[in-house]
Amino acid sequence: MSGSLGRMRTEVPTGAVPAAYANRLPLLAHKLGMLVLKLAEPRLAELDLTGRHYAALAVLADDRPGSQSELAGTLGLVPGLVVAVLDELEARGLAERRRSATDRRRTVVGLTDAGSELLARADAVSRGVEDELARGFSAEERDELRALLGRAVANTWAACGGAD
Amino acid sequence: MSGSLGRMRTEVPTGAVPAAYANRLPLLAHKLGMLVLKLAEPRLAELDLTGRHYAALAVLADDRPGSQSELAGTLGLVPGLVVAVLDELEARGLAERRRSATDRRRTVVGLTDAGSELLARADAVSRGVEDELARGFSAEERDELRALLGRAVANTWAACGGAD
DNA sequence: TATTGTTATACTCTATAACTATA
DNA sequence: TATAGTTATAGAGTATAACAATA
Repeated sequence: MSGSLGRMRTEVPTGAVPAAYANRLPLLAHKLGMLVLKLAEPRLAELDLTGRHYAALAVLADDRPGSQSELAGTLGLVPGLVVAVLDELEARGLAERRRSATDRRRTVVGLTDAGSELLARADAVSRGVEDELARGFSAEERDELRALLGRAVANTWAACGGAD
Repeated sequence: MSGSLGRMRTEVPTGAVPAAYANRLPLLAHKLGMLVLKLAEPRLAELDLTGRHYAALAVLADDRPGSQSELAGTLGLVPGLVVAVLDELEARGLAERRRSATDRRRTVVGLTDAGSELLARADAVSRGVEDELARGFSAEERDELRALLGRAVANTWAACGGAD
């Protein structure tokens, strides 16, 4: 994982959030990101997937990047890391590379059937994490969180210059 | 295109967020955490602070942990890392350690005046990041995001605590 | 014997930049 | 000359576990 304030190691609050986080939206947002990862990674590991590999499968399925560099931009990864991720996915028969016909420098990547199937199983894990995250939320509250998070991501993504 | 995860009923009102994230709340939450860090760290660096040091100052100020291990639990850090962070803060005169009188194994940590002052400046940075994150939000929407994020953090924190 | 804080070591991870090939 | 992808390497960051002091 990249860009973390630290590896999660949980104990502490029973229902309550430390005031330092509750009082600071950026700290709160970052903490949620770390906790979600902490929650998801052991379960994804049962599918031999890291969070990064899961994100790559999801982007390949839903956003159909036209090149590896476009995939890198969406995932927020340096090109060299995308190579490593795709090497592993391809070696497991989950993704396929093929040269672009129009620009032979580019490599267009797609999921195999096996990749789509594994993504479906990983999405089931993700939904389980989401259910724990949104425990006690009404359907409207969950939709509201989704919408607000989407706008926040769009805002921060733009503020970062669209990169990463 | 499987992406059955939380197939959005309400589309995120922006094409700026890749569908893979918009369709998966855990990926969305993690992405926001990473983007917030990317946005904040260069600005905190101007105060010679990392995100982790900032979080430590904030917890020391607002949650008054009774020991280093309590601080470690709140920050989600391994004890050895807390030692390193406090060494640096203390060397800069921002925090102070003192032995607990009642239990001489424990070290209770507090901010100095300089630490409080630097925290105030870092909080100004944080508010700037929050403003960018919540650009276009009404006051009610910002409060709503804060409340929902707080509940989500409490939920995931509790879920991690049991499984770790 | 258990807990707190500390230290040192080994390991993982990532960024960097050089390199090939296409344009 | 510029861009896409690949590769190797050096450096930073982290967890692990052994250790000392106190309970």
